[in-house]
Amino acid sequence: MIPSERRKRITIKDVAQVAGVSTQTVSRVMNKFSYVSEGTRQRVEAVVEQLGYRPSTLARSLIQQRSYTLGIVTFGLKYIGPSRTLNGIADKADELGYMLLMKELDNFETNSIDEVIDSLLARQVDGILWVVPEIGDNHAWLDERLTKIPVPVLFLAMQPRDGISSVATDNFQGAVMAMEHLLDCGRKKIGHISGPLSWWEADERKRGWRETLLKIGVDASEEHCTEGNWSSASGEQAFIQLLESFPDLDAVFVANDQMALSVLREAHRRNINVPEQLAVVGFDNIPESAYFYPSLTTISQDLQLLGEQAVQNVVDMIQARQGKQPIISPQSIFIQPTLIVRESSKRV
Amino acid sequence: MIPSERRKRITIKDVAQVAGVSTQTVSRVMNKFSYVSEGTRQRVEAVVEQLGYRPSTLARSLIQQRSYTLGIVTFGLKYIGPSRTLNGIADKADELGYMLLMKELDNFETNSIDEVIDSLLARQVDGILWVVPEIGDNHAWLDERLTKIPVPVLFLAMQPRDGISSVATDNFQGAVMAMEHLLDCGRKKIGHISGPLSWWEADERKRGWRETLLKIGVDASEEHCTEGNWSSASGEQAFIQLLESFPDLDAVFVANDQMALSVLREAHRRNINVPEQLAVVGFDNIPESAYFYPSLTTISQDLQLLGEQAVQNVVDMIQARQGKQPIISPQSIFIQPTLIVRESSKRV
DNA sequence: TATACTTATGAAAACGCTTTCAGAAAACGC
DNA sequence: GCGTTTTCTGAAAGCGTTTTCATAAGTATA
Repeated sequence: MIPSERRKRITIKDVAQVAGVSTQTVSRVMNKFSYVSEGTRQRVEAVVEQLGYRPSTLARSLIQQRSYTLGIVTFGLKYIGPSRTLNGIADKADELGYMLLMKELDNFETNSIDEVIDSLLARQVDGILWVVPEIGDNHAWLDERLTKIPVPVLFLAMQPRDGISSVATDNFQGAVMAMEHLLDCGRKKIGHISGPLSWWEADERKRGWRETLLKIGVDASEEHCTEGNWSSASGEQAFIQLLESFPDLDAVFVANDQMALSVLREAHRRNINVPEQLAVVGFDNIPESAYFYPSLTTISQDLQLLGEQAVQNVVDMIQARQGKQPIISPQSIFIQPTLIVRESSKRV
Repeated sequence: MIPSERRKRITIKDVAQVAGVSTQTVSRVMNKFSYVSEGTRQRVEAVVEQLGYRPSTLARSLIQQRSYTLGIVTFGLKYIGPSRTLNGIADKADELGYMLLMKELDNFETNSIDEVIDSLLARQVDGILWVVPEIGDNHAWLDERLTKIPVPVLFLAMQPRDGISSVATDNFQGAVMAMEHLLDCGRKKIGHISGPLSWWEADERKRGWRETLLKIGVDASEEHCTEGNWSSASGEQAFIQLLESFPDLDAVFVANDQMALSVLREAHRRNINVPEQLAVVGFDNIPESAYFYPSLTTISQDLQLLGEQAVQNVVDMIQARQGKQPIISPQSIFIQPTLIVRESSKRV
């Protein structure tokens, strides 16, 4: 098969000419809601069909100054979070008639961020979704740059800030749920394996662990917590270290399922019985976690919903700015996770 | 913070006026490689900086008839495959200066496919990447529709077809590698748990299982294979069923790691020792598989590379069509997977 | 000195659409 | 019958660029 030759694009003029009307009339037919006589409409529609005419969204975007496109900035698509969130974003965007213009960040330097935003703006995106985990001060740029962006921007998985719109899972509350469940199971000596603490989400989960313990009068010693980097490999190391610094622990709350998997495995190797001797709770509810051995109790965060909510919000903001709705003031939304109880934390 | 008001876009005219030159001169400065005197260049650049001027890619795309944007059509972002491939696509696209316009398919009806393609074309994408697994005859549309698409289209994870460009993992070869490894381990009674056989990839993996057995003179009975749907849950069912129809098997090749996980777990439950009594090999090499208990031997497919290769190829095709290179004839590329040996298949 | 490039700049057209603006025809009120 | 509104259609301008085309000066060639 020879690649089809570059045919000239069929334009509104072609349709107008064949149908014997002006281009404006064709435009009216395509966009409905305007005075066109029934006869003309049918004639034009027939020609459109016959010629296979499809209006150029590009040209329309140029004149209307809006593109029905959302800019999506991601980081770490290889992590479970961004990738599952994207699924929700894609679904909702489709439902609302928006396309997605994607750009993956490869570092957090300010000029790289400027470049990404500029390239999105150059294509007239109507709004931007920032799907980048908050790590260290990688969101610091927004203090001075954000006001200069002429379209709505919404941040995902970011610590709530006054006057800035964001949507995030309530990691703190999730951790509290995990901890209260362990306490309910009669555990008292609860260790924690955290994610990298430069991540806001990891820090929140750890805070949930600490504050729940403090609430019942137990001191959350730093000895009782080790830090991983989300990977199973790091989870193994963190657990081994934890066993040394906190030998008589009877439960461990692990900041994600992948690291929890290593805990289960290492415990098995050392003949530590789960859940009898050691209860384990993870975070994320990855599909496999129900089939770990033993199956893993975990906190489920609805990333699909997170993505959908984010799109809905940013689209609301866009419409508001078009002046069709009253203006919306920025707000931070928390999505509540849920506890999934499985074998790894059965009550003793 | 009050949302910044909709400032008027700074255009090339503004720059031209302030710098006291014509718009074409500004255009020349922005695009380099044209006669502009040093003095003028510097003056214009200063104004560009001062005004914060950024050219509208939209307008440029309109006149140049190309957008430096790739259309990405996906299906099942929630599956590991498409999502990891996307990572490679994003990286390479960035490297080559392309943006990604994404659209997720929610069904395979022809008019839904037409709509997706039209919406991509309406935005002047320079090429299309079809990141949709081949299931049943969901690629049947391309026979009559493909020639009508005026830009290069490249298919991922599709059965090679004459005259159509595609990039895929060599699933058959991967399966053969898994099987030969099991034979090397001294196993003879090897069962198979397949993915849904309407998927081309699942079918290929099964074919690798069957043909390897035939090659050594063993009949690959249908009794020795059960079918799952990629999920861990289905893997459990499939394994239980397999144990009934093929009770004395000594090895099982499972079509993906998630189902293999269930096999490990169920075997453990039944006190079937892995790998002593039963060797298990998976497919995909998901990050967790190294931390299953026992760790899982598996076939690693480099989806990152797959995505990168796909982008490179489609960009080559685009450039060729721009007439800058000799025309490229369509080709199907197979990416070779690799065997990762771990505990679940140790030699007895 | 005349002829040809090379360098530097601007005027105007074009990309494919939507948006006023304006005019004509038909329908309506009195 | 005349003014007013409603319905229908087209001319022309404009969105923000790039692309010919044209012109003018400077520089090298003969």
